[in-house]
Amino acid sequence: MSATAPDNARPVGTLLKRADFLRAARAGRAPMPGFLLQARERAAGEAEGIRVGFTCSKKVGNAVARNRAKRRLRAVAREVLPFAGCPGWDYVLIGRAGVTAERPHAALVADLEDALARVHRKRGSR
RNA sequence: GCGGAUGGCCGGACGGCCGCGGGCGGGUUACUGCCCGAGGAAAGUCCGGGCUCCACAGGGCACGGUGCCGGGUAACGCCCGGCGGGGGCAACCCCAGGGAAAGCGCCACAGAGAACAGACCGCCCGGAUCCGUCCGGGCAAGGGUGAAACGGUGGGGUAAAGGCCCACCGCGGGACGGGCAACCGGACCGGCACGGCAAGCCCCACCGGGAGCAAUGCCAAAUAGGGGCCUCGCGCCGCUGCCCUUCGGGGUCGGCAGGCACGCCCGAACCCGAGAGGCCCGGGUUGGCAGCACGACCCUUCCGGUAACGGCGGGGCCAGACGAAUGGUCGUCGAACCGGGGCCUGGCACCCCCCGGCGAACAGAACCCGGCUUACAGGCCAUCCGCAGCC
Repeated sequence: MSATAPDNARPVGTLLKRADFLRAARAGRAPMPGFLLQARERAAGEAEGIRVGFTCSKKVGNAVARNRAKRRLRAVAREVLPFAGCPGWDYVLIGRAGVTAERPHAALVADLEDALARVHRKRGSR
């Protein structure tokens, strides 16, 4: 990916702390067919770059179903966020039961691009 | 060929592009090379162990578990072999399988009667009679109830019957023989006495400290390395409860049973000791490393053993994450399934072949092992048993 568009790509970090997930949940959200996106613009001095986390609760299914949903969300984020994500933002992708594992990959990619646009626009208009 | 029984194995394949975790390297950085990377159940957390910390003076009762015999094992509630009972034509499978003459309790409904048996319908004898039956006595064979009715079948005998007597079977005892044992066989004796449930309590034998890798240890960081007040305190602690004796020091009084070196051993009461809990104030960390991947490990020649398994030798290194890697995506091929056709035939089914559709079960390591249990689309192999398609 970096080989095809080295100018636009930005590194993406990973969310690890529970507190970061909770803060993102309180900020903006964008429901989509395949998943739910939560996003937050961090305060100054918190961390650098784009960060992303994934959540699949037991509502999604057993361990196999949860892992599969997370892996597909990770794959989608890796294709989209380096270009469409904003530095200084935290994103959290939340899996949905059934849909996240079955929806075609291309549709998920489109969903994420739409969701990011909505979240960013909402922030800009505020 | 079809239907079964047992044991074992597999449980999508290949490729392109893009990635993730760990290890070993190269490079000043950017980056980059090689190797390894989920399961038979990783699951349920139901047993058993290793490991770590805590507790521990001994004993008894309670409590929990196991329950034919012998062996295997670190151990087990597991496995192997055998015994007994039950099922199946068979291969083979199943069993919570110690004790019911230690004691208590229960045995619904039905039925006359359900555990110190009993008499509803009946059978027999005698008497009475208004000829319908009634009274007294004997019997438990036949009928009926029930999960179960106090031995069964046949014969003798009898007023009618009954182990009343006899034969066989069952049951109880049992010399003796076989087996390490569970147990098996059984001369002979007994004339029938002994119902079921122990998965209701119980009895017997054996086993059992508690908590868990968020254990535990080390390092780092921090204005802190804590401070203040109160309560209880003789038994405290521990493991779920209880009981008995029991700690160290001091020690008055007492005791002479015993011993001697004649004040020591012994020792009730009493005193002291270690501590526990609660509240308030103030502050720090929510990091890193070890544990944590060489082990009751895996494969295997040979040897011992019926087997589980054990032994000698050879070879191998096989996930180590912590918001948690082991993949995402796109092709090609594809098991099974569904539909259609062909082949065979009098017809149908199976098998086989062709075309189209669909497109892979249960499920994701979290300290590690040995088991059990549960889930699983389907496929393959070996050995064994039964039957030889149907109309």
